[in-house]
Order: sequence, then C-alpha cells, then structure tokens
Amino acid sequence: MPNSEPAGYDPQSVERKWQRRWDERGTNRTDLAGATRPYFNLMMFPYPSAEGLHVGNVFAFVGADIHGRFRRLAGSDVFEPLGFDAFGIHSENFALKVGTHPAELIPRNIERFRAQLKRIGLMADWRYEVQTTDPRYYKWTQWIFLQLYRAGLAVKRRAAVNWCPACKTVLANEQVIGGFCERHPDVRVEQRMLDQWFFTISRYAQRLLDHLETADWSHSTRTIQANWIGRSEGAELVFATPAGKRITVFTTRADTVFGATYLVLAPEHPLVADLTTAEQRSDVQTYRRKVSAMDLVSRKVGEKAKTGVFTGSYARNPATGAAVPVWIADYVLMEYGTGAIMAVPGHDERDFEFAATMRLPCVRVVAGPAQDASTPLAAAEPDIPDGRLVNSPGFDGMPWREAGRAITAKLAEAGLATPVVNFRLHDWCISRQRYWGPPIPIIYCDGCGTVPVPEKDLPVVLPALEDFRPDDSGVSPLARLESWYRVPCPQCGKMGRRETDVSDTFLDSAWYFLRYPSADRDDLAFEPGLTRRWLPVSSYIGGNEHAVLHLMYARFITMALHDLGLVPFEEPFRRFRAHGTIIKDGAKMSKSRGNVVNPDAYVERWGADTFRMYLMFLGPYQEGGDFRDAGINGIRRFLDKVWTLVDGVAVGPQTPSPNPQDPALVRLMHRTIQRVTEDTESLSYNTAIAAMMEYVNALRDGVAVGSLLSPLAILLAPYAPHFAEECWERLGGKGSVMDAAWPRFDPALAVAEQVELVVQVNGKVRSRLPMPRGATEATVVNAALADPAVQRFTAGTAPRKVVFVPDRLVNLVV
RNA sequence: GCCCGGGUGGCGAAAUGGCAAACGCAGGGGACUUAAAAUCCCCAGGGGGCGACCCCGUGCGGGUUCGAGUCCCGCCCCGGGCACCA
Repeated sequence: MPNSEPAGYDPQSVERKWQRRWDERGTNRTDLAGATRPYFNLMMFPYPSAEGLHVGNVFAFVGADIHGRFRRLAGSDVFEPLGFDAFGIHSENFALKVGTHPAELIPRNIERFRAQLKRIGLMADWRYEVQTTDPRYYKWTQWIFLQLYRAGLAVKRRAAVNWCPACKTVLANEQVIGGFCERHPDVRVEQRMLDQWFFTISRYAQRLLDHLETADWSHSTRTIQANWIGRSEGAELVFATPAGKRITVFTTRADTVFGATYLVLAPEHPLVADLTTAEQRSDVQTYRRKVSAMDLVSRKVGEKAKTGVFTGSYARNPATGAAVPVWIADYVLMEYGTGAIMAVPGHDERDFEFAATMRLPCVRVVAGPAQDASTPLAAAEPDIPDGRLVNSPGFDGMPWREAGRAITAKLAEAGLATPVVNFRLHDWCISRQRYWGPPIPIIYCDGCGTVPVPEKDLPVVLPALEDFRPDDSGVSPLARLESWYRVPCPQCGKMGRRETDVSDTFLDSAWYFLRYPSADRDDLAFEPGLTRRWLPVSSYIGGNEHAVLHLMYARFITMALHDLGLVPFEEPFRRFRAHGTIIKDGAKMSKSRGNVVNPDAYVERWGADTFRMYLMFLGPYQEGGDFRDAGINGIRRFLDKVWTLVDGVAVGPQTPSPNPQDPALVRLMHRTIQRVTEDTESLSYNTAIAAMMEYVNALRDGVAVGSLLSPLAILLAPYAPHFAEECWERLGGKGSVMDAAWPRFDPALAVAEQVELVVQVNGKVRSRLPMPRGATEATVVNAALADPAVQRFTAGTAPRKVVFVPDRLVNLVV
C-alpha cells in the first residue's frame, strides 16, 4: 500500500536530482554535426562582474531559455551555448578598485557565474563555452582585425578621444555618462587628440539602415538603431570667397538658401586660418583656444548662450549673389556634415539666437498661404505643411519641398550644389590605451611602416603585467614593457615596435556567436560547414541597452566578413527580441544605488523553477517591470497543486479508475495547449502561465487522469524544467521530458461546445444566453426577443437593426 | 525639440472593434484545527436600491461606429532613444 501521507514537493531535492541526471545523460548536449533541424538559440553572454548574477540577468536568461526549450520540444535541434565577455574596462576598473589583478579575479568571477547559471536550470551546452579573455578566443579577434585591416576597413588616424583627468586614461564612450567619468561622477571628461585605430563602419551606414526595414527584430530596437544611424538627406552648397576659397556647407533645407545671411564654420575647420583677416586674427585665435580647451559637455549643451567670432571674410551666397559674413562658433560641430553651415536665422532657432546676439540680418523665406514676407521676430517653423517660398526671386510661391529640389538642381548646373546624404553614425574607434584587452596585432617598423602581425604568429598574447595601472602618458600600460613591444619587423627583420593599444571589448562581443559552434576548434575561427549549418543565429534575445553598440557592431563585423567572402550571410541574427528591463523601486539596478537584487536567496528559498516562473509571471517579458517578491508564493501554490494532481495519479488507482474523462476537460486541455503554444511562441510567457493555472484549477474540480496531466508536464517543461521532469517521470514518461514531443491540439476540440451569447440592446449588455456553438442568427434573435430581461428594453417593438456576431453577441438596435 | 513605447481595480496584470478587469498577489468572510500555519469554499472597480436590478467606469477633451481600453484628431503625464546633427 502506498504511504497515506504523500511527500510534498521539495524543490531542492528535485532540482539536485535532475541537474545531476542532465549531466549524466548529456540531456543538454547538441549534436552540432549531426543535427538535421538546427536552431541556434542565442542570449547575450554576460560580463562576469564580481557581484555575480543579478535578477535582471536571470530574467533575461530564463526568458531565452524558455524559448530554446520550447523550440526543442517543438522538434528543433536546439543549440544553446553560453560564454563570458570578460575583457574590458569594466573588469579592469573593478580590478583596480579592489587591488587584485584581473587575470586572477576574472576566472574566479566566471566560476561563480557558471555555477549560478547552472543552478537556474539553463539548457546550456557547456562544452561550447567561450571566454573572450582566452588566448584561444582572442587569437581570432586579432585575426578578424587583420582581415579588416587588409580590406582597408581598419585605419589609424588622429582623433579626439575621451580623457578622464582623474583616471589619467582614455575612456570608452560607454564609460562616459552624460559627459562625466563613470568612476568619478564629478569629473568632466576632456577631449584629447590621439592616434587611434578606427573601423570604418560609416561606409556601411546605408546598408545597416536598409536591412533594418525588413529585419525580424523588436520594433523598439530597430527604431533606436535607425535613430543612431541618423540618415539625413540634403545638399552640399558652395559659398565662394572673393579670394577663391570654396566653403562647402551641408543643409537639409536648400529651399531656405535665399535666407542664408551669414555662414558659420566650426572653430576647428581647416579653412579658418585662411579666411581670418589680419585684424580679426587675435580674436579668432583666442576663441579657438577657448573652445579646444572646453570639455564635451559644456560644448554640446543647447541651452548655453551663443558665442562666436567674425573671421573678417565674406562669401557669396550662391542663390542671392550677396556677400555674407563668415563667422566661427562652437555651435557648429566639425564631426557632422562639412563642419560648416549656412545660417538661416529666419527659420532656425539656433541661427536666430546667434543672429540676434551678433546683430546679423534675418529674412523670412518660407510662409504660409498668406505669403507674409515680413522679417520674423523669432525663428519661424520652416516645415509648415503648405509652406511656400517668399523673398526668393524665381522660386516665390513654390511649395518648399519642391523648391528645395529645384534650387539644388539649378545651383548644381553652376557646380555650386550636390545632393548628399549624411549620417550621424561615426567610425568606430576601437583602440584603447588600456591593459585588459587583446593587443592590436600590428608592428611598426622604421623601414616598412605599419606591418600586420603574420597570422601564423597569432595570438599576440597579452603579457603578464604586475602594474597595469593606466598613467598620464596617453599610451597603454603595455608601452612600459619594452621586452614585450620590442620585436623584429616581420617584413625586414629589423627591430620594430608593437602596437601597444588593445582593442575595444565591443570587438570581442561583435563576433562571439560565430565562435560558439567552433569553440572547440583551434585551427580556425569558425568552421565553414558548421557556420553554414548553424548561422545566422535563429533567435537572439537580449536587452535594448545594447541596441546600438553591440548589435550594430555585430552587424557591421558580419557584413564586413561577408564582403570578404568569409561568411555566406550579411546579417548575423535572423530574429531579435528585446526583453524588458527589471528595475527596482523605479530605478535601474546598480551597485551604487544599492538596489541590486541577488537571485541566490530566492533560488535557495523557493527553488529555481518557482523563481523562473515567478519572474516570467511578473508581467510581459518584452516590457519588464519593477521587481518585488510579493506573490512568489502564488507560483509555489500552483506547482504544489500540480504536484498533488500528479501524486494522485502516480500513487496509483486506489479507487478503480473507470477513466471518467470529462469531455469538457478534454476540450479545455486542447484549448490550453493552443494558448500555451501560441503564447510561448510569441514570448507572452505571463499569459501562457495564466492559461496553465486555469487548466490546473479546472482539473482539480474534475477527475485527474494521466492523459490529462502528461501534456501539462510537457507544457511546463520550458518554464519549470526540473519540476516537469519529475512529473513526467512520476506519470510514467520515458526518458527526459525534453525529448518528448510538444503536445498538439485539435482546433475543433479547442473551443467550448456551449457558448454564452451576449445580448445587447442599443449596445448595452442586457442578457446572456447559453447557446450551442454555431447557433444561427435566427435562433439567437428569437431567443433574445423571448428573454424578459431583453423585452424590458425593447419595449415590444421589433428591432430596427440586428448585429449578429456568431458565437459571441447579438446587438438589437431599437 | 524630434523619434519610439506606455497610461486599465488596493497591487502585478488580461482583453482578433464585441461580456472590461482573465490569471495571480494582498484583503474580507467561512470550513477544517484545542490553536496557528497549510489547505479548501465564498466575496471582492465605484455609486444607488430591501431586492430583481439600475447608473457610472480603461489619463483628459472631441470624433467615427449598432458597439471603442482597442480606430481617428487634439492635449496631459510616465518610460526609453537621439540631440547646438544644420
């Protein structure tokens, strides 16, 4: 006789048991070479911080894991690898802070992370783990650099970089928060001119933008990226000086050229020296010095009063022929367009403000239907819908869009205009004057110049360096290690010097997905056969905080590799979904705010399965939300109910089972399978869980039999994998539930037999009628008219109009 | 300023133009218990009515429709992205 007191659900022992079994049986291993229906389920690999995983990480990984498990149960050969993004300034800064060398710190953190990730029950195939800090990995990061270098996509040039005077080092863009240093929130970041390596991603701007239109990506992610690429269509116009200098400006509003009453050049503009007259020289030089000493924040704030200096020169407005003064001002930026603008104070707020300060003339050139040609008292909106030109001889009365094209065409005949497209996307600066990264594989030789390290000499191993602190010299700490950087030139054999900069962490992560399937190969970066089979990535799930940097760089590197014939696809990710952000008390979790929630205690107390489901039940996966733990017991109660049901079946037929399968329960089962399938597919995990809860609540009122429970065990498997395994086993299932087939539903059974039809009178609900599915309009209307509750509102008159929605509602209009 | 999301009970939320609030948390009442916990049953947007029932209700104001949380127009607020970008 079975024990009369069934053992309750004990998550800890269930989870220990199944994790051990998965290891023993190799449940989570994927046969990469033999897979016939490959599905690459990718999630953003973590940076192994010292604090360990936080709840946000778990939320992200669990959601991706559910997707992978679902695809596997639905019949795919799912590959779900994980790795660690352990190079970079975050790790290095933390190492500096605690005074431990990153080479010692990082492996410890990784170990801790791996243990936590295993504990939450991810279906990861750990045989293919990658670590960006492993020479076997970064050998190929360096190799990719070399491929781009050979293709002319990696170039070295002088550029302004972020410099933190407190850290005494260059910072990556992502270390600069609102113009301040991440580690020194009260220290403003300066600009310094240094020789830097760039990837010329800007050449790919149009392609990167074009592919976004059709990409199967979260809408939000696509919008963010398109914004960042920042395409703007316009024209370059030429303003010539009497001395024969041609000043080219970029404008998106060529139609307003008749209102261009002066020019402004960025203070750094190369023509400034030539244009400056003797009497203006000292003013111009003073101003340029002042601007170059300024930090990025104070230069780029819009609210600041306009300043600038006249160069003393004039240039000819190509449309009006008038001589307009040429100024320099810091509100014009050298990095965008041509570094020079035509100022149209009548229709641009900034230009208006500047003109007002400097007492420069202002003209209206676009006006509404009233064709008001008066001088504006403030910058007038230039893109009013039916705006037409005024004060523009030859073009007056023309709609502004059309006028823009016409004016550009006319000026183009005289060689004074070219239609151009500008992008906000700048080239990617990849060099870092830091220690903790892959050395850039370049050797400088007095005779041969810049020489790439031969591929056979890769990797250029990052040398052990006890004191890796950055200094004030503007070069990497590696420049202190002469024994390392002094090497013979690979071409001529004479003594040369290694590049001492390392590459940006974002390069490490721009290609890791290519590496996973080939992670066990030392002879190549990515094996062509495996790459063709497993890539592009089938599904990528990650946070929108990487919408521009990581996701853009990964797309660029893939495109570049494609153009070099190294991969057969242009886009790395077939499908991308952004998960929401988990916040705490209304703010992003961060150590400095002290609101980081550690998942360990929850996993300890409730078990991984309950915690997984709870996080997914919190709200829509793609929206995220505020973390709170109120309600986690609701999930536990749900699992306990399932446990009890399974136990009732598993304990055996104490009462003879006449197999009393309630047809309504069978129908509900089909309906539940349908809902869970569709909702899991679309990442609507919260509603999938709700559907399972409804099903379980109904089962408890009926008679639970194995045939109603086994499908539930499979539906649960993506969400609560250990628990589902245990149920599956107790219900007599063979092997792992993960090798079962996702249950199918019969659409004919997935609907109820009886429906409750709503009866409205004049759009207000007045009654509900139980009806068999498929009842005809005539039947329903007759029944409705016979209903006393309806009769009170129809007042005995025949309806003027009847709206009938089969199986849902009838609306009687009287 | 421009570009995306979003705004629904006490709370998290759900709802192909068709019963607003499914599912869950917290709460109230009851059963079981010596008691508590656990479990089970019932109630639960606001207002009115003894009651059957009725009225109101998805940020605000209009509109389309037999019917609007959902579509359209104009606002307000919150979150995110871009930003002296010409």
